Amino acid sequence: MVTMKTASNTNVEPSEPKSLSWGLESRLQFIDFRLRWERRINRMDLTEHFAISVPQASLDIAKYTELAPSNLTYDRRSKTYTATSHFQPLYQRSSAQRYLAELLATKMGVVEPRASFIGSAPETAWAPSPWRSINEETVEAVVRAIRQQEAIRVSYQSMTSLDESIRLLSPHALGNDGFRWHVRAYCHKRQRFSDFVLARILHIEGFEPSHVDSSQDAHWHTVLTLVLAPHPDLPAAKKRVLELDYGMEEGQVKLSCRQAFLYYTLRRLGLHTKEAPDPLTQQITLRNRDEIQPYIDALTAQV
Amino acid sequence: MVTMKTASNTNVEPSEPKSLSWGLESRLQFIDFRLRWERRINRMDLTEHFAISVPQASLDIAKYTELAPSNLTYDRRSKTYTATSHFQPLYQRSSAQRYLAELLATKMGVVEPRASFIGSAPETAWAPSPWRSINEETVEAVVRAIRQQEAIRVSYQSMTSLDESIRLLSPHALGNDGFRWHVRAYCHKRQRFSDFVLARILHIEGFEPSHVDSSQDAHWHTVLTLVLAPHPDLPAAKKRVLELDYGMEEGQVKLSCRQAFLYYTLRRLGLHTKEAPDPLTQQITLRNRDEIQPYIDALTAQV
DNA sequence: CAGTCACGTACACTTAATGTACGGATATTT
DNA sequence: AAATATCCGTACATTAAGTGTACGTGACTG
Repeated sequence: MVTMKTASNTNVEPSEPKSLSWGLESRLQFIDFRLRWERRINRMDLTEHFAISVPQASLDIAKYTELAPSNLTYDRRSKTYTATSHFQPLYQRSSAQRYLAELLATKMGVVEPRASFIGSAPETAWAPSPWRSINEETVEAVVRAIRQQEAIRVSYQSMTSLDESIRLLSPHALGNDGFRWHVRAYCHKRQRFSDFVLARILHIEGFEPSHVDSSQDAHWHTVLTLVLAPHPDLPAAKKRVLELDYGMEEGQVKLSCRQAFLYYTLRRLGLHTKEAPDPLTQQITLRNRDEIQPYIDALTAQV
Repeated sequence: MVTMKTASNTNVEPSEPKSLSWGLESRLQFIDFRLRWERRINRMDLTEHFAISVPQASLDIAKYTELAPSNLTYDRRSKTYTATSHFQPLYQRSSAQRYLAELLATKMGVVEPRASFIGSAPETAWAPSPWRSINEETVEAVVRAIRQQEAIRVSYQSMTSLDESIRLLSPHALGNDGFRWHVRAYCHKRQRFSDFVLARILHIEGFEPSHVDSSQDAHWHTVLTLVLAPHPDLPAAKKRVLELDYGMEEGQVKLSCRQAFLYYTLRRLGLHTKEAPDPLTQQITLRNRDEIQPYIDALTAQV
């Protein structure tokens, strides 16, 4: 949580309600963001990012200084404004979580650099995963079908045969399992709801009217609570580490998960197979597996 | 732009290069985005999101219509502009990849709704993972240390003892393993480079000058190529499915990965343990494991 | 059939931003 | 030591962008 401007603003009530234009607000957020994460800002940063004039950039910085006078000082040596050591961000946009998310998204190429407030960023690594580039037409069709409650006729790569099969789907939701995008839909061929991986939709044949009631999708609407804990045989220090890593409290953490996404969630956590007895390779365990197992079985039974 | 109907608007060449203001450009992108993904836009969408006046919203829509006349029509029944069936997006911002990324980020609460262009979105599921809320102060200190090439003295939760230990770190990069954020740093205590999980940094004690050369971090700068393939014992249809899911070509896909992140990458793919012989639980295999194994061993040897 | 709502457009007006010009402080080059 | 460059601030006239109000239209709603 960013410590929004709280104290420090002693008596701003009467002058506060004056709302700033959307453009100015954006630029102030930009100044705030750059000051926090790059510790510096100058007029050129503003003129380059927003294509405003130099005098306007001066005014924007002056405006920001008015709002948060103790957040920045002008450093004549480096010819930039520098964040002070007691800098306090003004906007949610400058939160650490948001910064890290934006950092990862730009580094991974999901967001084009100029759409981000990040100027120069530290080197960043991530665990890469194979990723089929998304088919624009497929996503567009699926989103449209969900919104307008239509059915789509698709050619789908089946698991059982090399030939593609034509299916009629009534989609009602999207999902991401950490690797791939899915669509949750009623399959008129098999007459039940299930998940379909977007990348396996080879072609959109067309749209048809649909009268499927998505509230009947039981696996979608059933929400389970997973209880995770460090492996009980680990030494105390390692348990403490895991508690810190995963935000556990009193030795455990709870996760909410739709039954439809139960398998993907467990797989992501390495809990989808019978748990290894070795606490070193299996550091986290599913504490309420007895309770959850029937729901896993219910999923695999129908496939 | 006021629509001054000055006859002879036939020759567009000379008036084309006129660049639009950042605000107008943003609003046009917004119109494009909403039209593509929600198939509709009206003036109220614009006035609510950008706090502009109703006449200005009219002008913006008129401007968009001028740029892409065949993308939208006004539907008097629903009192909104509707995307035509042959709508073609004008901006990168409206790409499917970007839409899905934004959808997930807003649903997961990483991005506040009003910072996104998404108005109403389909229901969306994801594989939840436990997630320690990020400590603002820690991220700020680490980013600062990387940028200014300083060392930080931290109290760190050790793996071997319940007591926290004080360490001096010279960080040079960040990393995300899919669950947690790390910092890559030289540890002056152990006198080598390694990864430190941000959540295990309990407190920042202070900053010190540092003279560590990050180019000496061999595991960071060594980039490996992983070759993934479907399990050879799977039936052909299943192989085809995996090829589609993960964007494989000619039965395999290559991934680039820093040695420092090798273990995390393999864990994410479920390849960190000895591979199970059963092709159903182990659908993907690391084809060049012989080549990669020495690098894995080198990592574990030093711990 | 009146009421509502979203559309468009016109016109006077306000505000936001530009372009140009000038002066001051610091560092770098000559 | 002087000249050059750069980044800052500010001033002022001007242009562009956006507002507020008003009025008219077509289509649905009750």
